[in-house]
Amino acid sequence: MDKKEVTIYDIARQLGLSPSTISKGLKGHPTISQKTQRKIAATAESMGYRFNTFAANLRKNRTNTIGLIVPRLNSLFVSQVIAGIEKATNDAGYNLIISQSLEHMEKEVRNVKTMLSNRVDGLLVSLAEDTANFDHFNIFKEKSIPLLFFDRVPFGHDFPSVSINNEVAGYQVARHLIEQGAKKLVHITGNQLRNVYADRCAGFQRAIEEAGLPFTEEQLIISELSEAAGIAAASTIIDLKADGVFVSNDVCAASLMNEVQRRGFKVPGDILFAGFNNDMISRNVFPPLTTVDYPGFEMGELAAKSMLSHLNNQSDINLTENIIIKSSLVVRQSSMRG
Amino acid sequence: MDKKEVTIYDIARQLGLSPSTISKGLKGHPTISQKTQRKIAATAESMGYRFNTFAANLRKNRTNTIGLIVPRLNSLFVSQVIAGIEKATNDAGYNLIISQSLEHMEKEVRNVKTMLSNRVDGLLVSLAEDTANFDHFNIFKEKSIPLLFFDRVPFGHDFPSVSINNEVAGYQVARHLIEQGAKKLVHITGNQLRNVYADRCAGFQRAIEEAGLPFTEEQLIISELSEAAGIAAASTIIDLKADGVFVSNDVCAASLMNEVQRRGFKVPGDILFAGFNNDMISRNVFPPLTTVDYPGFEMGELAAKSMLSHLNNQSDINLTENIIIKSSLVVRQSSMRG
DNA sequence: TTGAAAGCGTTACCAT
DNA sequence: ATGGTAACGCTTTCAA
Repeated sequence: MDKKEVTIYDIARQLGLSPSTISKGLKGHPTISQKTQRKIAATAESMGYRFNTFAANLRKNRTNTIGLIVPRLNSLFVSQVIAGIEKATNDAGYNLIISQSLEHMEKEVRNVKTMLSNRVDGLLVSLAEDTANFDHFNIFKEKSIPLLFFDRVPFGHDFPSVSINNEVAGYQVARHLIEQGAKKLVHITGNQLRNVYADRCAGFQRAIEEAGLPFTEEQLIISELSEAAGIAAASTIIDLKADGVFVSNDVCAASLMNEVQRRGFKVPGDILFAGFNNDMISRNVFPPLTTVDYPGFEMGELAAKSMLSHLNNQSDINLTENIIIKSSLVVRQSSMRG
Repeated sequence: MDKKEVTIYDIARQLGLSPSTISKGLKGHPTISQKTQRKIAATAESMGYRFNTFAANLRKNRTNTIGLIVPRLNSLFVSQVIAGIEKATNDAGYNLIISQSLEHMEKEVRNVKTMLSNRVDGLLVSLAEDTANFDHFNIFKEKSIPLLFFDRVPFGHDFPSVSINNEVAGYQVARHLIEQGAKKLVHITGNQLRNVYADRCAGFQRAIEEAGLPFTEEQLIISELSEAAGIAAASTIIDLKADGVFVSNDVCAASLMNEVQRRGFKVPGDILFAGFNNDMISRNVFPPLTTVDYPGFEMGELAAKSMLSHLNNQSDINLTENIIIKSSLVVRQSSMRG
């Protein structure tokens, strides 16, 4: 059954033309007459011809493919970023190949290898939670393959990146909670290796200091920021007698807030809450959760466009460009006194 | 800067061996002595050799890659499926390339084309909402490339598939609402082209008939099942004086339930609610939402394993196999009277 | 245990 | 406007 694949040689033979003419004709090359182009297209179709990307890539040494590595696919934020990236890359005629590190450096390293063997023209990365060194990215500089980080970007490296100002965002949240009367603030955050968590945390601490409120280490809880972690954190929050809680993502914030209410505390009456991401759940939990809106789509689009412009201009992406996008505080009932 | 890529020829020259020896050595082929293998690995490493997948694929006419097309990436369900697929494919040494149709047939067709030019060894698909014909999948039969659908599977075609029994699940939900005292049931569903919606809908109707309750068309609302669609449906639900609402996904169910409560109705007091998917939001909305748990991870793993077994045994995947996985009703407060 | 050489399907240059 | 042909980097017989 499995008949052999049709090649441009077969089409050439069929039409009494040469392979190179077929190749050009298929691409709409202007030196091939309209008439032959149509003939070529028609017989290619009827013979069931499929373009062989490998052969072309091998020959051209260029794949028209951009790689994307994200920590996880299952967040609204990530899927918005991907939508933005897809829009930009599709418009430019690039393919996208996506993989997830599942928050582990080990998998991230494997993903990078796969991307390299697939000879992506460029790579977009948002780091795994526990990625502790960046050796697996060195090759990109050596081979001058454009590499750009977004959202979860490495500290202390001069790779180009697109992100929000997490320090400022964290500061704004904490400051808002303080303005609403919170005295004993707690921040639930993730792995401090990642800028998104460390920076928000720094902003949080700056707001507390600035307000002259006391601060001790116990007010910082490092967690997985999962639904389960939120529930698990409830006891600690209650024991600490916290009256303002800033959680570094909405999923964890929502489950924690629910658990605290289940145990008889009032929100926002007894404890103020704020999350991060403006995930769908922040609008649908009760009370609606104050959060930070995070322009995922724009971030993806910008990251991809930046990559594409480097790819097209051959300009050196390592003349580092760090793009910062605006985020905004969304105040809802969970953090409003009076 | 951009020095030329290192090839096995370069390694061969460096070591005074032949390219074929390098090729075999790199793969751990048993006819190459351990000593040479180590030497080869070491110099490959030190010369910065990168394996060229294209050349290999071109030669082998096989890619060790499985394609995956999903409607959207941003649902918990989909990401669980992907995790299951990744586990199975990784274990078997296959690569995965993922794309989303964004619920549109047009994009799905393009995605299929891309997968074909990337010469995937097999393709896993969950259909877009509006895919109305399946011509773009015919080529898989012609070329005997394994194609397997999961979750959103085509009606009236003999492609192999993995899914749950949506009719039974829909029946169970409706039946439960009826047992809890609902008399005027409404079902909010999606495009009836898709089995997941049409079958649940059929089950819903069967339960109503069986209970001898009246049924008219207005009790069926076709919507996008989005957060916004949920809010938009509130007025209709209220006007119809529905006392039991079954929504075909949790996102839409949650936003609708919230909107109805915002307008002063009690849940479950005045109206019973049930969703579908056991999404995170179903547990975190108030009141907790009755739903159907849907084994995404298992579905993905099974789909991938089935695909892999076809790829390895060369067995004809079209000797159709339709796998049905169990789903289960999760009863929560939103549908419990008394 | 290693090597020689053909071939995978395309592209791009140069020639006609 | 079309054709000839080498080259891309790897795998795989078959031979040594």
